Amino acid sequence: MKLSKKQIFQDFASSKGLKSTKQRDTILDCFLSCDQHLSTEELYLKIKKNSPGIGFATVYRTLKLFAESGIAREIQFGDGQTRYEHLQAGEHHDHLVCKRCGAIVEFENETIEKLQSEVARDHGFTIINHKLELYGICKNCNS
Amino acid sequence: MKLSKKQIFQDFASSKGLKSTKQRDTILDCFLSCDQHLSTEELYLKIKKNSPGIGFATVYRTLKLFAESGIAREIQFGDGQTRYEHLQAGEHHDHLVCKRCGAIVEFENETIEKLQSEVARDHGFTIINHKLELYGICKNCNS
DNA sequence: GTAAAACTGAAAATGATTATCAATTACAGT
DNA sequence: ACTGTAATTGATAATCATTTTCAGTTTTAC
Repeated sequence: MKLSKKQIFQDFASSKGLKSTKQRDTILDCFLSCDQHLSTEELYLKIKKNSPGIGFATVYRTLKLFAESGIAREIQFGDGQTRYEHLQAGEHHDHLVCKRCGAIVEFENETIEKLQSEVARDHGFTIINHKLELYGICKNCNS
Repeated sequence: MKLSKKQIFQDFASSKGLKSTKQRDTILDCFLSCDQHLSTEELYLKIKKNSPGIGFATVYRTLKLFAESGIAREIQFGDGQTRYEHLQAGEHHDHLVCKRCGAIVEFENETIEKLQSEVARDHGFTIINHKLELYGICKNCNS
């Protein structure tokens, strides 16, 4: 059976000797209930609405922990802000990014992944992870 | 016949009404004679050695112009610095990045590019460009 | 309950990049 | 060659996202 992200993070936290705090719970809940691809600032503003006491440094720190624990991944789309997306262990997906409206669409393509492995092998690389982003204009903006 | 990058930039400059200056020539020469994937700061330091008068703001500005003219492309490998690589019109390549030693290997794979176009088409996207980076451990670091 | 260690928020610090501005320079038209 | 205008420059200040610092607070193991 699959562990919930909450569970995974709690396991990670206790294995690292991290303490459980109200703030981290709040941030985790908000992160999990929010859309994908939120920037730190966007998440911070959302959290502020319900829990005005939480400082932005805490949000920054906590998101880094999420990434470390494996339930989230840092992504950058070149707009100068770091975004975090939910990450299910073993899952992977790539992105289509609309340059006009900023829409982000996720996709998976096994064949591409396979070809990537081949390329890496040909060059003697052991792949740890990869990043594939296609930038263009989305359906809505095109019509 | 293929235009040189110098030529391309000069055409771009005159079409935009940009003036030709000593500093830009210096920066262009240094950029063209340097390795790929230099960060703005690295290039700035190299230029400083021979032409101490040039300010870093000018290097930043000029590299942006190179990117605009099409002879260079901005890339980011997640270390917080923007890098610039040489770009031959019509050419494209992707990267293998060693997480241990930072080595960067370029590769091209037409099949992957084709599959990317398919993915984009399936989602109604018109692709403008893309970014593909494979992160891992290189041959040297592995052995 | 207590002490040690982790955590927090606010503010200051950082690092990369961009904007400002007065002085300089390039260049089209004379 | 001269001149006016507009682009360019270097230095500095400003900005933006992110990190660090630090004093006070909270958790948690004992």
